[in-house]
Amino acid sequence: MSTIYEVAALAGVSPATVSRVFNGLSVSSEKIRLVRDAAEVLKFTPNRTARRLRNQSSELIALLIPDIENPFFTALARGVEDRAQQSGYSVVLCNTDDDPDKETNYLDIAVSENMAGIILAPASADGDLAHVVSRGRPMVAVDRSTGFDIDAVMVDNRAAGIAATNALFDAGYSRVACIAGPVGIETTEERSLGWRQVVTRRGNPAGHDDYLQHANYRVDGGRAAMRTLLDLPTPPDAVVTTNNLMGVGALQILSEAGITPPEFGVAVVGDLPFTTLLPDAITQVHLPARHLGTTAASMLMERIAGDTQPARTIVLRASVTQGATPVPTAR
Amino acid sequence: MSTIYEVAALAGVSPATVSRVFNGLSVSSEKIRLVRDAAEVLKFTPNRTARRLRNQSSELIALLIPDIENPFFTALARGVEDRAQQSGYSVVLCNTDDDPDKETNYLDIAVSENMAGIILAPASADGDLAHVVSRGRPMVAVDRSTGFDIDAVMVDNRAAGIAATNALFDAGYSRVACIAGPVGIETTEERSLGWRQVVTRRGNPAGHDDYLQHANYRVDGGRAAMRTLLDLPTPPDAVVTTNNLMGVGALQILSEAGITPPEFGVAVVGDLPFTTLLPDAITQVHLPARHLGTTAASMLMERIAGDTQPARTIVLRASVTQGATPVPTAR
DNA sequence: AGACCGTAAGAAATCGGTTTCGTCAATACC
DNA sequence: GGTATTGACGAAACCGATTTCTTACGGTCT
Repeated sequence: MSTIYEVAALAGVSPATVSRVFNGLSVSSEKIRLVRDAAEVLKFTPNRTARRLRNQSSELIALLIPDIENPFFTALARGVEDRAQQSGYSVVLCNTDDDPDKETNYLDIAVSENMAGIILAPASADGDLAHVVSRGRPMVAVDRSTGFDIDAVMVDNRAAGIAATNALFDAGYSRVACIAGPVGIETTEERSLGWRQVVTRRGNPAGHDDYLQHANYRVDGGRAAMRTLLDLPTPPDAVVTTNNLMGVGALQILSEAGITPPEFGVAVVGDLPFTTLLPDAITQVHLPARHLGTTAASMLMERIAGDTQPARTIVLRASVTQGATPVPTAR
Repeated sequence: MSTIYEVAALAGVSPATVSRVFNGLSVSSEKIRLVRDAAEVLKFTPNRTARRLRNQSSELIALLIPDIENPFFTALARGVEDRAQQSGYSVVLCNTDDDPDKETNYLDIAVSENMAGIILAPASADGDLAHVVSRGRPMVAVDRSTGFDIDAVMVDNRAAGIAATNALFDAGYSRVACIAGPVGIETTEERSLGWRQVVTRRGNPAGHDDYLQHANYRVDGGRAAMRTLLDLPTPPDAVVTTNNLMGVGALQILSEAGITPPEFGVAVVGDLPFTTLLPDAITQVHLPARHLGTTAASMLMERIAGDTQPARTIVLRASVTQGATPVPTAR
């Protein structure tokens, strides 16, 4: 682990000059050569920790996501990484598990590690961001909003819920249920509001409050909710799930019950990852996960570069792939 | 961003004493109280960068994986994270895209960031690890081996390939093909060797070298290979895929061709993520991805703690879920 | 009482870069 | 030719914690 002092000694110059060479400041070509040669010999790599202590900032950005095993968030992470890499930044990925304590812990780390900026998919709406914001660290919220006045990139979740529900009615289904996530989570809540809006207008039969099921937003949650729906006295003939994993769970239950999608309508808000069978029969509202990531990263890069305009919120739209779903003649 | 000096001034003690309080060294209870109060008032958090520069090490470990969008690796990452968290370490996730240059870049960063250790799923067998190893940084290879004498955690890939192939023959299939990954990748290569071993013993018809297809190991690779297999003059009646994503691709093509699994045997080395339909008809050789992660992390923690025994290699076994797959009577 | 010991705590060195400040020499301008 | 200006570059301060070295003090042992 050679240091700048050793390089300086070998090259016969001062440490300051070595530093200048590596930062492209004005140095005579003569000494540049000497320093480069010495650095080559010693396999010198500048110590980022020391540099960071002095500069009070690093080329690292933190990305906090609730669930690293959800393909939506990995696609988002991919987007962030691609964009960050372009600007010479590396991404540190942290898994918060939707646990506010873990989130706070990672935020503290990001700040005390002097990271250049933070992209956060907030675990809850009332996380403790005051700490970070007051430190003036650039931060961008993604996917979910915060109670703070910071940059944000969102999806129009209401519209996504509306689109999914409309697609099912358009295909001819008439009793459209909804599997929504837990009550506290903004994204799935907005999407289920979209569902409700369409359903009251386009005519689910009245009195079916039980068509809205709340579940945890993982595969097992989708399974449980779908089971409940099928067991209702008057089961629905179609369902909207407000995220990808619950969609997987719902489809699993349908399959196990011997029901195949055109027979029962399924619309998923989010992309069904790695589907193996019959994807065409399903309506998907594609969320621009990767684009969400690149956009958030771009905003963050601007802030890091010193942009001080007031906080912006960018809203991206989802796009629909209508299931090629003729409703069965005998309903 | 208050510093230890400000805390010291407010508490009326020296910076050294503040440091001692925060590190649990002997200080009178009187001053401990003074310091804690002052720290409380100033919302003091020790600057990790400074601490790290001094200590030459941090509580951060780097995890380098080839593909963050592959559920196998995210499960592995989850395992690493869980174990690391227990010991108070945080995990930095880096995506190498199987690109040796990116890998080298991230390794350099890990070293010059003074990270405590590295867990690496190597992009290629001949990556440039000399750099890191010579620096004496603790490092553990996972999933794939390196040419270097370092700790490693692997799966018995040969046995996994054998198990998958045997399962298909046991179920009554007689022409078992194999979709393998690219030639350079150790894991899928070993698995396809397992396939070959069984096939030559249990009797694929001779002369079917074209039953072994190489493809990129992503979904589209599996799709392409499966198409090729179906178009053969004498197509196979079953297939082994040597990883999860190619399995997804193969199943997609079968589905699009109107062929459903019990009719055509499918065994996948790896877990099919988020399957929606008919999972029971498929043989899966479950790879202990998460366990791989926790094991690697445990080994790394031991090394970080100062363990200097010779390098070990731990080999984990895969477990089979035999597809409930009666071979169709009319073959 | 005097030598000895252990503990608490401050002063200062240290980690490895970056940056300011000042020096010196070379070029520019009148 | 003499003064102003510019540019290269070394010395030293600095970022914020940790740790060694020292000093001072209270108590113990002979």
